[in-house]
Amino acid sequence: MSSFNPDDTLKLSNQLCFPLYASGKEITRKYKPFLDKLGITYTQYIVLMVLWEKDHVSVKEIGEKLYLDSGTLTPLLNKLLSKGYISKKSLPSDNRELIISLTKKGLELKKEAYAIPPQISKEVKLTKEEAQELYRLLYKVLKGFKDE
Amino acid sequence: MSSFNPDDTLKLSNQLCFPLYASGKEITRKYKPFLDKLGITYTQYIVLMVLWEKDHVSVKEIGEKLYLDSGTLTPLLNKLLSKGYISKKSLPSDNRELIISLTKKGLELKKEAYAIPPQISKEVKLTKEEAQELYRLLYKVLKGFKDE
DNA sequence: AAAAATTAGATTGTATACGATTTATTTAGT
DNA sequence: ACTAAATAAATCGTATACAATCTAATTTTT
Repeated sequence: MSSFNPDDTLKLSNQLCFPLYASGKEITRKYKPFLDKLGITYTQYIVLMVLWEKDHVSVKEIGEKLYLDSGTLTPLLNKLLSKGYISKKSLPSDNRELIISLTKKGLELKKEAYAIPPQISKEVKLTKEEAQELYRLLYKVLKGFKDE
Repeated sequence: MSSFNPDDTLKLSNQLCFPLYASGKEITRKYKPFLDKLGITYTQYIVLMVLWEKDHVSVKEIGEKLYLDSGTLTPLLNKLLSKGYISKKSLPSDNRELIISLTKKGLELKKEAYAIPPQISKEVKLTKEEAQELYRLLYKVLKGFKDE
């Protein structure tokens, strides 16, 4: 066993942060060729995923689920609006809230999206057990951050 | 056990990709308050980490280690240059290559950076074993992508 | 009820990311 | 040696991210 060297703390290879940052970036890059065919970006795709799972949600709720703020979501939702995938209307009981809903076109896009996740899974070279464990650990990290 | 529902594939909660994307984003956000004190961003920090570990490397080599291309690195290195942390010179034996070196100021910044990783570790609520396993799985994902 | 505090989105400014293209340089093939 | 192919960075265009600030609407306090 070698003795502790303070330099080691700053090695890229000793930090959990870097593989988190890099794998997050790389996996979204893997989606690009598939999403290009649908004409949407990864962030637009996850916003649609939120809506496919539960329609008519506020910008705030989308932001909480995706860890994104209005500075990111406002322009992004405007793009989805101009592409015809969503509609916006303000909530009558609270005019500050903006409710986002899927259009028919937005709902239909879901059918084309089904094929994507299995193809990405194939590229992630983990066993089912490893993928499940990775999933669990990532959510534990996310939950730990949320609790602060 | 319920039978398979194709809708489930598109649930945010069933995709490994989303927690990868989100935790990558959130952990770099955790660094921000610490890096703000040093006047650098997360991406600038990991570039410096590459250099702290091995000085005098080409833009290409930095890019390979960090999964970044010249479109990202060129402007970022110009910022580190104008802040006085690095210097550039082209490789005499191959003038296409640009060699990046730390200045004295860039090297000294390392001393201030030592304190950061342990503070982030504290915020990641994982046991040592979990952190090691997460680390292993993330590198397996990254390696799987690289091999394609 | 009027003022103060809070909240939801929009806006602004800075900094990535990355694909695609371009430019300069070097290497390979003939 | 000469042309073609390949390579390293730079440049350009589009799309996030996010802190900070702003604006409008709603709640809470007094």
